Amino acid sequence: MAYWLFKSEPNTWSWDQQVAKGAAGEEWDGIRNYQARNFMREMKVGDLGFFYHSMKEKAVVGVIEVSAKIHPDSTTDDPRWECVDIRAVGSFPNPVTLGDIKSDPRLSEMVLVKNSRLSVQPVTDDEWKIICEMGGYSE
DNA sequence: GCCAACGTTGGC
DNA sequence: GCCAACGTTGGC
Repeated sequence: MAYWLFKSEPNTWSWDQQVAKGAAGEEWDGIRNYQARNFMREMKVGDLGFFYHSMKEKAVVGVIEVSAKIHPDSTTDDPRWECVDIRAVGSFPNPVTLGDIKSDPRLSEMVLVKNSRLSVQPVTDDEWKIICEMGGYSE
């Protein structure tokens, strides 16, 4: 089981919208970055990921599950761009902010800290556990 | 194939 | 709103 982090600007696609989609899930489309796409190619159905709000909020707000493996991005005809589907699994009782993450030395190696611009990124088992704890979230 | 210019992202 | 960092594009 691998863990991931999906970043979204709430103005474009928010956690509330994701939750409203329910078990049906939604395409994580619009990714136009090779690194991010390559990570999505590695994802398997059932993998879990954090849902992170960038810009104003800057916090991990919930957990999603990969509900469909990589497939063509329906928002473009360009065959280079593919995406997975994800569905909301649960909300964080206490969203974990970027400040929280930065102030914990155990999380200083997170991709979120090192390369804040990457919109889809891997999360290690340890990072996953720590952030779930901080958010008061139990699987 | 290199690198300057440009556009976009996202933290502050 | 500003600006740094990064990725991509395109001219040479």
